[in-house]
Amino acid sequence: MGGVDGDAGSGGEAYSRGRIDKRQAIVRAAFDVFARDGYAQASVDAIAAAAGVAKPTIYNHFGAKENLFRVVMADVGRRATAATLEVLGAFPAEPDDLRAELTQLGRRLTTCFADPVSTSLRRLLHAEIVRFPDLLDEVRAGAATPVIDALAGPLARLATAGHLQLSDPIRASNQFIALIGDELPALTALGTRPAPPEQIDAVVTAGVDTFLRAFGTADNSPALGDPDPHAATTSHPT
Amino acid sequence: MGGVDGDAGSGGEAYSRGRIDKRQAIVRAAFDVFARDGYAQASVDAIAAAAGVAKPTIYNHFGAKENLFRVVMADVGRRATAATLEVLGAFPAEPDDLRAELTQLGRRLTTCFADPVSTSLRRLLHAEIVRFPDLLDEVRAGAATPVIDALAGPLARLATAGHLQLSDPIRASNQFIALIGDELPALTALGTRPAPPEQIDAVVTAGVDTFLRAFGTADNSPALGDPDPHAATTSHPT
Amino acid sequence: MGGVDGDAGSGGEAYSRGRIDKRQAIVRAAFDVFARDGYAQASVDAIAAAAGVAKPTIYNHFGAKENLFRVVMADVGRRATAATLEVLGAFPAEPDDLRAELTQLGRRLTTCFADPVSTSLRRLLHAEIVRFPDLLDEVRAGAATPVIDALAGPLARLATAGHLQLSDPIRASNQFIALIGDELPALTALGTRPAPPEQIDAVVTAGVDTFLRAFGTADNSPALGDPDPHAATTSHPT
Amino acid sequence: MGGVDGDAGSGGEAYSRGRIDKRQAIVRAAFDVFARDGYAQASVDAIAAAAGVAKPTIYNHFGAKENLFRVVMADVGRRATAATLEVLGAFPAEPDDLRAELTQLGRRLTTCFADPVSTSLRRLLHAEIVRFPDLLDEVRAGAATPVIDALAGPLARLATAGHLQLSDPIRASNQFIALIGDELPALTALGTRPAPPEQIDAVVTAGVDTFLRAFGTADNSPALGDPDPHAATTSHPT
DNA sequence: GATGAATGAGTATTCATTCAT
DNA sequence: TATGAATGAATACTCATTCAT
Repeated sequence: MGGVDGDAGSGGEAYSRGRIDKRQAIVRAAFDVFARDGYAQASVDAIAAAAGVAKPTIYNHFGAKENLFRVVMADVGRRATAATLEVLGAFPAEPDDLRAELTQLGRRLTTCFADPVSTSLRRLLHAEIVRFPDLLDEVRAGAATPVIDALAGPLARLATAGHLQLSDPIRASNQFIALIGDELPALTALGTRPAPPEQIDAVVTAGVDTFLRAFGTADNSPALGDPDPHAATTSHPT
Repeated sequence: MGGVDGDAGSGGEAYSRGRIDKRQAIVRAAFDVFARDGYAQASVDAIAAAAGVAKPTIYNHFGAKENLFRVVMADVGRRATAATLEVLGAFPAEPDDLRAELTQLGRRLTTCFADPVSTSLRRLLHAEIVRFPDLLDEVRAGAATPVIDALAGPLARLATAGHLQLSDPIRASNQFIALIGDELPALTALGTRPAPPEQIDAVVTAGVDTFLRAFGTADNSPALGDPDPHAATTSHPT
Repeated sequence: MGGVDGDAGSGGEAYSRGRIDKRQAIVRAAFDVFARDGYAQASVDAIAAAAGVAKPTIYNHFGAKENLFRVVMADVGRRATAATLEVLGAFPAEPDDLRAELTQLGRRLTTCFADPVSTSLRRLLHAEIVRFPDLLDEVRAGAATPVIDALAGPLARLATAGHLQLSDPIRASNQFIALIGDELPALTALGTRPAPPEQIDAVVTAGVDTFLRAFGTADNSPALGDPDPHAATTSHPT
Repeated sequence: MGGVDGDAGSGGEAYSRGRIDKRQAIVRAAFDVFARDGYAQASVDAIAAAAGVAKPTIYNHFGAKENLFRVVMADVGRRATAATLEVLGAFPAEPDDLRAELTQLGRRLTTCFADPVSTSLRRLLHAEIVRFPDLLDEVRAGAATPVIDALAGPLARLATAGHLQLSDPIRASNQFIALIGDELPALTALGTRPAPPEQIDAVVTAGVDTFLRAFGTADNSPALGDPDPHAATTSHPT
C-alpha cells in the first residue's frame, strides 16, 4: 500500500541505515498521502501505515504533523526544481535550429510541470498557503526563482549572439514559461489527468512560435502563418 | 455561544424572504470559512456561527457539507466569471489605440484574477480537485471557457479588421491571458498578498508589448525597444 | 456503572429536565471516577460511560476536562461543607451537659470528616494542588473557613455564659477540630478504610477531655483521670 | 535534546561508583518530577531527562515506573522521618523551662512538617493511596509511628517527673502534634506556599499553651489569659 | 422551518515499555 | 551497562450528522 520505489531492500550495510531508511520511507509515504488527501485529511495513521512504521516513529522523527508536512514539501520542492533545472541545463549554448531547440525545451518543461510530483506540490501549495503562509517562500526559494534565472541565462546569451532580440531576459524567461505552460492546468485538470500529448505539443509549438514572432530575428526560420491551426486543441485557463 | 438569532426580528416582508436570506447568508459565510480553512478543516459549526444560524438549519438547506461546498463553489465560480466577462464586454469593438486598450484590458483582467473571490476559488479548486474531481468541470463550465471565448471574439474581429495578424483567435486569447496573468500567482503569493500595482502594471505592459510584437501590424505604434526594461519588477512562477 | 443514587427515573416532567439530569449525572459520575483514579488518570471515556452519556456530551456541557474537574470539586466542596455546617447548626445554644454535647458534636464531625465525599475531596485537593493552585481557595472559600467560624460562634457564646474560659474562639475552634480530628487520616488510611468506631470514639472522647481540661470551668464535670486510657487505640499522623 | 551523557567522564574512582551515582540521580530526579507532576503525569522521559540518563537506564535499574515510585517514596519517607526524629532527639530530658522547650520543639516540628520533602510526600500519599493502598503502610512504618513514639517517651518521663499530668503519653503525643500542626496545611496551602513565620509561631504558642493548660502542673508558669490573642493569625483546616 | 442537545467515528499526540546494539 | 530507536495502547478533544421539540 502506498510506498514509492524505495530501495529499502538494498541490504543492511551500516547500522544507522535502518534509521535513514525509515525516515525516507516516512517522507515518501507522507507525500503520497498528503497528495491524495490534502494536509488536513491526511491522517498520521494512514501515513504510518503507508510507510510501514508505527505512528510514534513518525513523531520521534518529526515531532508533529506540521513539521513532517514542511519537510515533505521542502523535499518535493527540491526534487521538482532539480528535475526542471536538469532540463534547462541541457539547453545547448549555441543551438543549430533555435525553433527546434526551443520546442524541445518547451516539451521537456511541460513534461516536468505535468509530472505528478510537480502538480501535487502545486495543489498542496495552493491548498495550504493560508494555513502555512511561509511555506511558499520556503519551497519557492529552492524552486521557482532558480528556474526562471536558469532560462534567462541562455536567453540572454542568445540575445547577445544575435539570435534573439530582447532587452529583459528575466521577463522573456517568464513569458516563455507562460506561453508554453499556462494552459497546462486546464489541459490536465490541475494535474489530475494526463493530457493528450498532441494537445500539449500544439500549445508548445504555438507558444514557441509566438515567442519567436516577438523576439526572433531573421535567422529563425519564419513560421509562415500559424504552424498548427487546430482550434480544437485550444484549452482554457483556470 | 453558538447560534445568534440573526435578523429574526426584522419584521416579515415576505414570508419566504427570511428563508432566502438565511440561505444566502449561509452560502456567503460558508465561502468565507472554506476560503480561510479549506474544505476539510472548515467546520460546519464555524459556518453556522459565521452565518448566524443554527447548525441544523444548514443541514435543512443543503443536506450535507459536501453539497454546501458544491453550491458555494458554483456560486463563486459564477460570480468570478461574471466579473471577468463584464470586463471583457467593455473592450471596444473598434479601438482607437490598440496598445492602450489592450493594456487597460490587461490591467482590468489582472484585477479580476487577483480578486479575493477569484484567488480563493482557485485555491479551493486546487485543494479539493482530488476529492471532488467533477468540481473543476462544474466550475469551469461557467468560468474559464467563456472567458477565453469572450476574448477570442474581439481578437478575431481585430484580425479581420487588419489590426492584428493571427490565425487562431482562441489560441491567441489563451496566450494573451498567459502573458498578462501568468506571473500573478507568484506576485501575489497565490492571491494571499496584494501585489504592488506597479509590478503588475509592468507585467501587463510587457505582456501586451510581446503580444503586439508577435501579432501586431504596422498600425500599432511600434514599441521601440522594450517599453519598461526594469528587470527588478520581474517575478517567478509557481 | 458507578452512578450515585440519581433520581433520574422521576419521570419526564419538564422539557429541560433531561438536560439537567445529564449534567448532574456527569458531575456525579465524574466525582466517582476522579475519586477513584485521580484527575490525570480519570479518562473522559470512563466518566462518560459511568454517567451513561456520550463523550461529546461532556464536552458540550463543560468544554474541557479541567473545567469539569473544577465544577466537580466546587460541587463536592459545597456538599461537604453543607453537611458539616448542618452538624454544627445542631449544637445547642445552652447545653445541659457540655462534655456530652461536645462529645456528640465531635462524633458527628468525625463522621463528616470521614465521609467518602469529604475524604475524596481531601485526597483530590492534595493530589492536584500543584496543577491547580487556585483550586484550594475556590473549594475552601465555601468549605473550611465557614466551618471554623460556625464553631467559633457557639464557643464564644459558651465563654460569655461562663461555661468555657477562652479568649480566642477562632483559635479554640481550630484546636477543637484538631484534637478530635487530627488522627482521622491515620485511622482511616486517608479515608480509604473505615475506622473502628470505638477507636474514633476514643480519640473524640480524649480530645474533648483535653479541650475541657484546657478551657473548661468548674461546672464541667471533671473527668477524673483520663476517661479512656487505652493506648492501643492511639494512632499516628500522616 | 534527549539524553545528556551526564558526568560520564568523571574518571573511574570505583567501577561501581557511577552505577550508584546514576541510581541516586534517578531517585532524586524522580522525586522532583513526581512531586511536581504527580505519579501518573510524571513521564519516565521527564525523569530520565532530569536525571541525565537514558530512559532504558531507568528500566535497567527499577524495572517499572511503579517500582521506581515505591523506591522513591520509601526513600523520601525515610528522609522525612529521620529529620523529625532528629528534632525530637534534641528535646532535653530534664527541661528548665518546659513551656519554652515545648514551644521550641513545636517550632522545629512545624518546620519539619512544612519542609518541601515532607509536604510533597504528603501530597503524593494522598494522591496515590487509592492506586497503591499498601504505600501508606510502607511509608508510615518508617515515618509516623516512630515519631509519635519518640515524643511519647519524653512526655511520659515528664509525667513521671511531675512536670506533666497525663496518663496516656501516646495520646498526649498525638494531641501535641495535632495542636501545633493541624493548621499547617491550611496555612501553607498544603505545603505549596511558605507560611508567614509569625502565623506559625502564633499557632505553636497557642497550641503549647492549650497543651499546658490541659496537662501542665503548678511548676509550669501559668499563661494568664491567652498568650497571643490575635484572632487575625488564625487559619482554617482543609 | 429552526434549533438545542446528543452522539459515533475519528484525529493528533503521548507514554510506558522493549529490542538491538 | 547504557542507549537510540521503535512500538502498542491509550487519551483528550473534534466533527459531521441526527433527533426531539
